[in-house]
Amino acid sequence: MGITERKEKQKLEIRKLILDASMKLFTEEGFEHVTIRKIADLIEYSPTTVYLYFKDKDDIFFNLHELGFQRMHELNADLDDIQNPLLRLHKMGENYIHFGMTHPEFYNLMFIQEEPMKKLAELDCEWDKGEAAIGRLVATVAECMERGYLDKGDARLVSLSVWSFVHGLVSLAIRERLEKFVPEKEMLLPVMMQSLNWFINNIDISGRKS
Amino acid sequence: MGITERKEKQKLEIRKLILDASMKLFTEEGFEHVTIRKIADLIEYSPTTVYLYFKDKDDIFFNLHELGFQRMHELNADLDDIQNPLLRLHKMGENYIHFGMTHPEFYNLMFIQEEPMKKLAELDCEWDKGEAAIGRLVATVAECMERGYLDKGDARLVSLSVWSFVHGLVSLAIRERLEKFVPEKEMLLPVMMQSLNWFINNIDISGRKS
DNA sequence: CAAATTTACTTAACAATGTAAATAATCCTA
DNA sequence: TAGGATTATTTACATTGTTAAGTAAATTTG
Repeated sequence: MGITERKEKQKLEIRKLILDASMKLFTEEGFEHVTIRKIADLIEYSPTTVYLYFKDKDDIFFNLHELGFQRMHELNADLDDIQNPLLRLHKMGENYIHFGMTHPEFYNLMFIQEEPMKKLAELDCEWDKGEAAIGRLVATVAECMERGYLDKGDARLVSLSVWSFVHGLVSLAIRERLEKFVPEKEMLLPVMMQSLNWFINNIDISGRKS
Repeated sequence: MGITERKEKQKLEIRKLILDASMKLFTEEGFEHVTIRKIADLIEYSPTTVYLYFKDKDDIFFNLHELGFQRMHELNADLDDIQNPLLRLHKMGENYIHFGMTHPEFYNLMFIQEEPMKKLAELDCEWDKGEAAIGRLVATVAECMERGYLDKGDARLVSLSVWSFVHGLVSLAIRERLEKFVPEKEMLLPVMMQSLNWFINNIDISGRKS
């Protein structure tokens, strides 16, 4: 049916309009400044129209959350070129930190805010994006173990640890908890990268004897 | 003057009443369920009375935030007994994780939520509690370096790294991001402790040759 | 001790928020 | 073109933080 098909398309277009407006507010003014009324203003519809396309506000945020994972994935395209798994792990960490520091609002939604996870549980859906990212991390860590860069052991446990480390850095940084450690803002990213260096060097066993 | 003195005391008592009520709501129902009106209900005053004792809602949260650091500090009393600095570092991590997992709302306020930090900047005050905690961490790390447990280097950078690691674990856990890694809730704390073990073992150079 | 003033508190109100129900406009089909 | 379905808007409500104005009691002052 050509007509219902076109309708579907229109519906999707307005959905996209809403998401775009939300994202604009979201990235420019931050999480808590995204209101239904502001979104409605931007797309030039009445506030309640938004509810014809999304169940509620959290539903919108959940979609942005997904979009964030897509963005992050795109930024990781350069990883495939790196043969050495430890170097790749290092680069993954760098990319992760870089993404978090340049897209703090997205990072917030993806890894800090509670709302999207509630939606995820409520929708009981798959969340393939996140799981895929985890999968890539675990695979790289496993490869590091096989090739003698990391102590052999539970690759999932080590992956969790690596993730925790970089997440700790980023989330402390964007929530302004590192001011005592790093008073100058422009030093933040360099210091974080140094910290990552230290971490990778410490877990790397490839240069050790006995 | 006995009268103004008594008045001061009363004023402080009501402040405490407000803080206690806030804390009750806060720990029992969580951050976003603390409203001025609910606080007022609990202490049986009108909502606006709260504003006679605190500048605004964030001011209340800031005071709870401080209280959290005090609590955490009290829970660290057992650290002084530990002579071995690496063991002490390990125990610090364990305590940190334990505190976060048993007082998620406090942890949220102390290390995740943005509001208290805004207040801190606005009040431009000292935040001795937090700084003292950092100081203890750095001192322990430095001692680990001196005694040959950790690679010699920038103790502050390593401290930042250690903190980031445990903060990453706790904040991912309490924001429900570890469900893919650790599906069973009761396994969460054990796995986190395992992760900490792995971390400490990896940074410990005391057993290595060359 | 009476008048004036300060203090402690409440009532009323405002503006912003998410969201639901009722209503209107538009569109498609018979 | 009439009528039902879809899409949008208007109204409305409850909740939020917060301010301004009002009031009664306590305290100070003459």
